[in-house]
Amino acid sequence: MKTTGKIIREKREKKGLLLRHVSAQLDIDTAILSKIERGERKATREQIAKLADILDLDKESLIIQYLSEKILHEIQDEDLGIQALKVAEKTIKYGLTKYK
Amino acid sequence: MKTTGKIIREKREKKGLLLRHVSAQLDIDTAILSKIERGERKATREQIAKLADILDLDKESLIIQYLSEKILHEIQDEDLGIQALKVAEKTIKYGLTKYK
DNA sequence: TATTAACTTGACATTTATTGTCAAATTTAG
DNA sequence: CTAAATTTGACAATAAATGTCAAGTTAATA
Repeated sequence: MKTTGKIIREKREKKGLLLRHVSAQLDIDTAILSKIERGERKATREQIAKLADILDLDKESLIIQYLSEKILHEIQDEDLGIQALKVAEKTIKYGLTKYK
Repeated sequence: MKTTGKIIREKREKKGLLLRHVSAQLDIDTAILSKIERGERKATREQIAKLADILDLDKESLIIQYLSEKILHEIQDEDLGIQALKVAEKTIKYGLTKYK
Protein backbone atom coordinates (compact mmCIF):
# COMPACT_ATOMS: atom_id res chain seq x y z
CA MET A 1 0.00 0.00 0.00
CA LYS A 2 1.12 3.53 -0.79
CA THR A 3 1.94 5.75 2.15
CA THR A 4 1.33 9.45 2.53
CA GLY A 5 5.04 10.09 2.33
CA LYS A 6 5.54 8.07 -0.81
CA ILE A 7 2.59 9.72 -2.50
CA ILE A 8 4.05 13.12 -1.75
CA ARG A 9 7.57 12.31 -2.82
CA GLU A 10 6.47 10.67 -6.01
CA LYS A 11 4.36 13.61 -7.05
CA ARG A 12 6.94 16.17 -6.04
CA GLU A 13 9.55 14.47 -8.17
CA LYS A 14 7.15 14.06 -11.04
CA LYS A 15 6.67 17.81 -10.92
CA GLY A 16 10.40 18.41 -10.80
CA LEU A 17 10.17 20.29 -7.53
CA LEU A 18 12.93 20.25 -4.95
CA LEU A 19 12.48 19.80 -1.23
CA ARG A 20 13.39 23.42 -0.75
CA HIS A 21 10.71 24.59 -3.15
CA VAL A 22 7.96 22.75 -1.38
CA SER A 23 9.23 23.17 2.16
CA ALA A 24 9.45 26.91 1.58
CA GLN A 25 5.77 27.00 0.75
CA LEU A 26 5.03 24.97 3.86
CA ASP A 27 7.27 27.27 5.83
CA ILE A 28 9.35 24.48 7.32
CA ASP A 29 12.90 23.24 6.96
CA THR A 30 13.72 20.82 4.16
CA ALA A 31 14.79 18.36 6.81
CA ILE A 32 11.24 17.90 8.01
CA LEU A 33 9.78 17.47 4.59
CA SER A 34 12.46 14.93 3.86
CA LYS A 35 11.48 13.05 6.98
CA ILE A 36 7.79 13.28 6.19
CA GLU A 37 8.34 11.86 2.75
CA ARG A 38 10.32 8.97 4.14
CA GLY A 39 7.80 8.31 6.87
CA GLU A 40 10.12 9.27 9.67
CA ARG A 41 7.81 12.06 10.80
CA LYS A 42 4.14 12.79 10.43
CA ALA A 43 2.96 15.94 8.75
CA THR A 44 0.42 18.14 10.47
CA ARG A 45 -3.15 18.22 9.27
CA GLU A 46 -2.57 21.66 7.80
CA GLN A 47 0.57 20.61 5.96
CA ILE A 48 -1.32 17.77 4.33
CA ALA A 49 -3.92 20.15 2.99
CA LYS A 50 -1.25 22.53 1.71
CA LEU A 51 0.69 19.71 0.13
CA ALA A 52 -2.37 18.60 -1.78
CA ASP A 53 -2.69 22.12 -3.15
CA ILE A 54 0.98 22.62 -3.91
CA LEU A 55 1.42 19.25 -5.56
CA ASP A 56 -2.00 19.15 -7.15
CA LEU A 57 -2.93 15.92 -5.41
CA ASP A 58 -6.45 14.79 -4.70
CA LYS A 59 -7.03 16.32 -1.31
CA GLU A 60 -9.60 13.89 -0.02
CA SER A 61 -7.57 10.82 -0.86
CA LEU A 62 -4.50 12.30 0.75
CA ILE A 63 -6.35 13.21 3.91
CA ILE A 64 -7.92 9.76 4.14
CA GLN A 65 -4.52 8.16 3.78
CA TYR A 66 -3.04 10.54 6.34
CA LEU A 67 -5.78 9.97 8.88
CA SER A 68 -5.63 6.23 8.48
CA GLU A 69 -1.95 6.36 9.32
CA LYS A 70 -2.69 8.39 12.42
CA ILE A 71 -5.25 5.81 13.44
CA LEU A 72 -2.85 2.96 12.86
CA HIS A 73 -0.23 4.74 14.89
CA GLU A 74 -2.72 4.96 17.74
CA ILE A 75 -3.24 1.20 17.88
CA GLN A 76 0.18 0.00 16.88
CA ASP A 77 1.33 -2.91 18.99
CA GLU A 78 -2.13 -3.29 20.50
CA ASP A 79 -3.45 -6.81 20.11
CA LEU A 80 -6.99 -5.54 20.28
CA GLY A 81 -6.51 -2.86 17.65
CA ILE A 82 -8.66 -4.39 14.96
CA GLN A 83 -11.52 -4.92 17.35
CA ALA A 84 -11.18 -1.35 18.56
CA LEU A 85 -11.38 -0.17 14.95
CA LYS A 86 -14.59 -2.08 14.44
CA VAL A 87 -16.14 -0.69 17.58
CA ALA A 88 -15.12 2.81 16.51
CA GLU A 89 -16.74 2.26 13.14
CA LYS A 90 -19.98 1.09 14.63
CA THR A 91 -20.03 3.97 17.05
CA ILE A 92 -19.66 6.45 14.22
CA LYS A 93 -22.36 4.81 12.20
CA TYR A 94 -24.78 5.08 15.07
CA GLY A 95 -24.04 8.77 15.15
CA LEU A 96 -23.15 8.59 18.79
CA THR A 97 -19.81 10.27 18.50
CA LYS A 98 -20.83 13.39 20.33
CA TYR A 99 -22.73 11.72 23.10
CA LYS A 100 -19.70 10.04 24.53
CA MET B 1 -23.39 2.93 23.60
CA LYS B 2 -21.61 2.63 26.91
CA THR B 3 -18.47 4.67 27.34
CA THR B 4 -15.31 3.76 29.21
CA GLY B 5 -16.14 6.30 31.87
CA LYS B 6 -19.66 5.09 32.41
CA ILE B 7 -18.54 1.49 32.60
CA ILE B 8 -16.05 2.42 35.28
CA ARG B 9 -18.38 4.56 37.32
CA GLU B 10 -21.16 2.02 37.19
CA LYS B 11 -18.96 -0.78 38.39
CA ARG B 12 -17.27 1.31 41.05
CA GLU B 13 -20.63 2.27 42.50
CA LYS B 14 -21.88 -1.27 42.27
CA LYS B 15 -18.91 -2.26 44.36
CA GLY B 16 -19.56 0.50 46.83
CA LEU B 17 -16.15 2.03 46.31
CA LEU B 18 -15.50 5.74 46.61
CA LEU B 19 -13.48 7.84 44.23
CA ARG B 20 -10.79 8.12 46.85
CA HIS B 21 -10.53 4.37 47.25
CA VAL B 22 -9.96 3.77 43.58
CA SER B 23 -7.93 6.86 42.83
CA ALA B 24 -5.58 5.96 45.67
CA GLN B 25 -4.85 2.65 44.00
CA LEU B 26 -4.25 4.43 40.72
CA ASP B 27 -2.07 6.94 42.53
CA ILE B 28 -3.89 9.97 41.18
CA ASP B 29 -6.11 12.66 42.60
CA THR B 30 -9.83 11.97 42.91
CA ALA B 31 -10.41 14.91 40.60
CA ILE B 32 -8.90 13.07 37.68
CA LEU B 33 -10.82 9.90 38.25
CA SER B 34 -13.98 11.94 38.51
CA LYS B 35 -13.17 13.52 35.17
CA ILE B 36 -12.32 10.20 33.60
CA GLU B 37 -15.61 8.72 34.70
CA ARG B 38 -17.55 11.64 33.30
CA GLY B 39 -15.58 11.58 30.04
CA GLU B 40 -13.92 14.91 30.61
CA ARG B 41 -10.48 13.35 30.53
CA LYS B 42 -9.00 10.21 29.07
CA ALA B 43 -7.33 7.65 31.26
CA THR B 44 -3.87 6.41 30.36
CA ARG B 45 -3.41 2.94 28.93
CA GLU B 46 -1.94 1.80 32.24
CA GLN B 47 -4.79 3.20 34.27
CA ILE B 48 -7.28 1.30 32.16
CA ALA B 49 -5.51 -1.97 32.85
CA LYS B 50 -5.36 -1.22 36.56
CA LEU B 51 -9.00 -0.20 36.66
CA ALA B 52 -10.00 -3.49 35.10
CA ASP B 53 -8.13 -5.27 37.88
CA ILE B 54 -9.37 -3.08 40.71
CA LEU B 55 -12.99 -3.14 39.60
CA ASP B 56 -12.93 -6.68 38.33
CA LEU B 57 -13.97 -5.68 34.84
CA ASP B 58 -13.27 -7.68 31.71
CA LYS B 59 -9.92 -6.27 30.68
CA GLU B 60 -10.15 -6.93 26.97
CA SER B 61 -13.56 -5.33 26.60
CA LEU B 62 -12.46 -2.30 28.54
CA ILE B 63 -9.32 -1.87 26.46
CA ILE B 64 -11.24 -2.24 23.23
CA GLN B 65 -13.68 0.41 24.35
CA TYR B 66 -10.86 2.66 25.48
CA LEU B 67 -8.91 2.31 22.24
CA SER B 68 -11.97 2.90 20.15
CA GLU B 69 -12.51 6.18 21.96
CA LYS B 70 -8.93 7.18 21.30
CA ILE B 71 -9.44 6.42 17.63
CA LEU B 72 -12.65 8.42 17.52
CA HIS B 73 -10.91 11.31 19.20
CA GLU B 74 -8.29 11.21 16.46
CA ILE B 75 -10.86 11.66 13.70
CA GLN B 76 -13.39 13.82 15.50
CA ASP B 77 -14.73 16.56 13.27
CA GLU B 78 -13.09 15.02 10.22
CA ASP B 79 -15.56 14.46 7.42
CA LEU B 80 -13.43 11.68 6.04
CA GLY B 81 -13.09 9.84 9.31
CA ILE B 82 -15.16 6.81 8.40
CA GLN B 83 -13.29 6.32 5.19
CA ALA B 84 -10.01 6.64 7.03
CA LEU B 85 -11.18 3.96 9.45
CA LYS B 86 -11.93 1.63 6.60
CA VAL B 87 -8.56 2.20 4.99
CA ALA B 88 -6.89 1.59 8.35
CA GLU B 89 -8.79 -1.66 8.73
CA LYS B 90 -7.79 -2.88 5.31
CA THR B 91 -4.21 -1.95 5.91
CA ILE B 92 -4.11 -3.95 9.11
CA LYS B 93 -5.72 -6.93 7.47
CA TYR B 94 -3.10 -6.96 4.76
CA GLY B 95 -0.50 -7.08 7.50
CA LEU B 96 1.27 -4.10 6.05
CA THR B 97 1.33 -2.09 9.24
CA LYS B 98 5.03 -2.33 9.78
CA TYR B 99 6.08 -1.71 6.21
CA LYS B 100 4.78 1.81 6.16
C1' DT C 1 -31.71 22.97 58.35
C1' DA C 2 -26.96 22.43 59.52
C1' DT C 3 -23.28 19.32 58.93
C1' DT C 4 -20.29 16.63 56.69
C1' DA C 5 -18.58 13.47 53.31
C1' DA C 6 -18.46 12.78 48.32
C1' DC C 7 -17.91 14.67 44.28
C1' DT C 8 -17.01 18.45 40.84
C1' DT C 9 -14.88 22.49 38.93
C1' DG C 10 -11.39 25.41 37.25
C1' DA C 11 -6.91 27.61 37.50
C1' DC C 12 -2.62 26.32 37.03
C1' DA C 13 1.89 23.15 37.18
C1' DT C 14 4.29 19.23 35.30
C1' DT C 15 5.31 15.88 32.07
C1' DT C 16 5.46 13.83 27.64
C1' DA C 17 4.86 13.95 22.66
C1' DT C 18 5.18 16.46 18.60
C1' DT C 19 7.09 19.68 15.61
C1' DG C 20 10.77 22.43 14.46
C1' DT C 21 15.84 24.37 13.56
C1' DC C 22 20.52 23.91 12.48
C1' DA C 23 24.84 22.19 10.90
C1' DA C 24 27.43 18.48 9.50
C1' DA C 25 27.46 14.21 6.67
C1' DT C 26 26.06 11.74 2.76
C1' DT C 27 24.24 11.03 -1.73
C1' DT C 28 23.33 12.23 -6.48
C1' DA C 29 23.68 14.57 -10.94
C1' DG C 30 26.47 16.89 -14.12
C1' DC D 1 35.49 16.30 -9.17
C1' DT D 2 32.25 19.34 -7.34
C1' DA D 3 28.29 21.49 -6.33
C1' DA D 4 23.54 20.98 -5.35
C1' DA D 5 20.18 18.09 -3.05
C1' DT D 6 19.05 15.26 0.46
C1' DT D 7 19.62 13.01 4.92
C1' DT D 8 20.97 12.60 9.69
C1' DG D 9 21.12 13.50 14.45
C1' DA D 10 21.48 16.54 18.41
C1' DC D 11 18.90 19.70 20.33
C1' DA D 12 15.15 23.71 20.99
C1' DA D 13 10.41 25.19 20.89
C1' DT D 14 5.68 24.28 21.05
C1' DA D 15 1.64 21.86 21.95
C1' DA D 16 -1.02 18.36 24.13
C1' DA D 17 -1.81 15.33 27.85
C1' DT D 18 -1.73 14.42 32.58
C1' DG D 19 -1.56 15.94 37.09
C1' DT D 20 -2.27 18.83 41.73
C1' DC D 21 -4.73 21.77 44.64
C1' DA D 22 -8.27 24.36 46.77
C1' DA D 23 -12.60 26.18 46.56
C1' DG D 24 -17.38 25.23 45.18
C1' DT D 25 -21.46 21.97 44.75
C1' DT D 26 -24.40 18.36 45.78
C1' DA D 27 -26.64 15.00 48.46
C1' DA D 28 -27.60 12.27 52.44
C1' DT D 29 -28.84 12.49 57.06
C1' DA D 30 -28.38 13.66 62.01
